[in-house]
Amino acid sequence: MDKKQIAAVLDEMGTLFELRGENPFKCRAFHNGARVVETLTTDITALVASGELRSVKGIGEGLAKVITELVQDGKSTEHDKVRSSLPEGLLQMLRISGLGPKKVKLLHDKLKIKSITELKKACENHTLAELDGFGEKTEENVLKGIELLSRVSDKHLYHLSKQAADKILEVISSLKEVRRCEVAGSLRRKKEIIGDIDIVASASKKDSEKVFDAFVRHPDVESVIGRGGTKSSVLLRSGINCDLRIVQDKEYPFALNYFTGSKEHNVEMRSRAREFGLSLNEYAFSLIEDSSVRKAKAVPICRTEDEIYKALKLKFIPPELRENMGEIEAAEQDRLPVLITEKDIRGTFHCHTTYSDGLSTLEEMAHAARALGWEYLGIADHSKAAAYAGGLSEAKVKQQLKAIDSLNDKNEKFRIFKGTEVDILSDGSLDYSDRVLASFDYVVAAIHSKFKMTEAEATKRMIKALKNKHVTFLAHPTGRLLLSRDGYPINMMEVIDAASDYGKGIEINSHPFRLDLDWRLVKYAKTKKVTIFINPDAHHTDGLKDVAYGVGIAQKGWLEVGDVVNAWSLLKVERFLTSHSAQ
DNA sequence: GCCGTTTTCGGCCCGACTGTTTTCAGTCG
Repeated sequence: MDKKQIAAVLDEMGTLFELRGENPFKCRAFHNGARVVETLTTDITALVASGELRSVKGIGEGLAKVITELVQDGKSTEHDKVRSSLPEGLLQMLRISGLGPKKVKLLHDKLKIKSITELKKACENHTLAELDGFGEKTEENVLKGIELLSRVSDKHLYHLSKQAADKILEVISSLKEVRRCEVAGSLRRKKEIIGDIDIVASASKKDSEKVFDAFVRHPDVESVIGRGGTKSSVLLRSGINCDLRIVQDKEYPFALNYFTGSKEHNVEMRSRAREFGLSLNEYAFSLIEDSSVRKAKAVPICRTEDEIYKALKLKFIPPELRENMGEIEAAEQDRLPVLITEKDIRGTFHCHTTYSDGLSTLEEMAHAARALGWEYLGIADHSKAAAYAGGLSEAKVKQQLKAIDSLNDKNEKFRIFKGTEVDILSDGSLDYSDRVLASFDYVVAAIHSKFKMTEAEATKRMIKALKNKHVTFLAHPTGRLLLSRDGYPINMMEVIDAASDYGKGIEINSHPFRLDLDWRLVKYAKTKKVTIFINPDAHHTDGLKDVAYGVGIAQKGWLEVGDVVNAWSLLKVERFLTSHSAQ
């Protein structure tokens, strides 16, 4: 079992314990453990083998036992036990908005309801309203929730959520009643998958109603889910939930910070505040009256988020880093990274043209790259094995390289690099001979076939390809398509270690469906000093701007200008490619 | 179940909203 699967089991155990009504802190410990495991930057199998599992914060005796079993046997006796004690359908019922563990437990205990189908029937027969704490309105809401569940997904791709949020934000920010407003939540943290859109705005109490009116009347709003004095929720036509919260302007930085999260980052911030004798909530700092803690002298007034961090003796933590993955310690010790930004990008690699399956010509791609202010562009069309994508024969390669030479001769200030996205064949060898590979400025190795290997086979295949002296970097390393296809099973830690050993780079594929290498692993790759390339995998001139999404992932992976090849000057890139390509 | 410069027991973040209540529990973020 890999980390992700183990985390899923621990999380499910936490939920199952909730459904059984066990100690809420025990439940939380399992949920927390799941998150700890998922964001671990060391190999969990190695941790188990060396017996160091217990030294991980959040993993104690009980969790260590479960994790060890999962790693060694692929299952846990305690998990099996708790799962078989409850009907499967209860977990499904929890996905209905407004239903939590307590209510689901009550429905099961009192009405013997075991599935969404049975629940729907009970609502229609009005047996739900007979229960203590349930009423007519609850029945209605549960039915609505069931209907919504079949229609709306609670997971959305970053780029679509961003586009939807920007349209709402445009209207809200233009209102004269609104002092400040911003997108918060996972969208602000640039997570690859977004649950819903959170917007925070500041306005005076008497004006908030006007702002909420404008919000719920936005043309993109399909229905209004709820409306209170400080928060309104709507469902957008795109199927995404969107919340707007309005606070007073002095509360704004606190609200923005709080609703940006992550939840785990907030928990850390609050306990840090306590160490200073302060209580932190979404409105302000306040003094803790309890005499057992150190008293703060005064309540810090913060006009910006920056000042909140300052009050807690921390450097400002960029939203992208707020995942409780060591950012608070780093901020305390002033060793936060100076994150790369979109402005640092001077070019990119891994783009396609009409030579293979691209829709824009070589000239159009180069022109578009120059228009973005870039200094260079790397073209890497498919190799011959990728027949479905018009992979280039050796003869066609020669033709393309010649065309690039002639374009380069015409423009001294802009350089087109000659690359190839060469297929990694099933045995780990490459689709072109060493002689052909040597004719490129750089070589991108990628898997496009035989996805159904075992993890060990796939890892071996990829590492063998990395060993090839001509390979410069690895493309979309796991092959995942977000929300539609899992990556091929591969031990990415081992692959990253190999890349580090052989001096190879790894790509952050910036296509919004891929965002692969995953940011959690980007951080690991950085510790192993692996060079990163941020590539749009553009098949059209419009695709070049997708680099922005890759920059977001690089930021989440703590990357700085020095870590990313395409943030370097043309001269430095030329030198790098020369020294990293075998002749 | 986890943790500990308050350390092996006792606490574990905090507030809004909803629907059910008539003072609050459950859910959500």
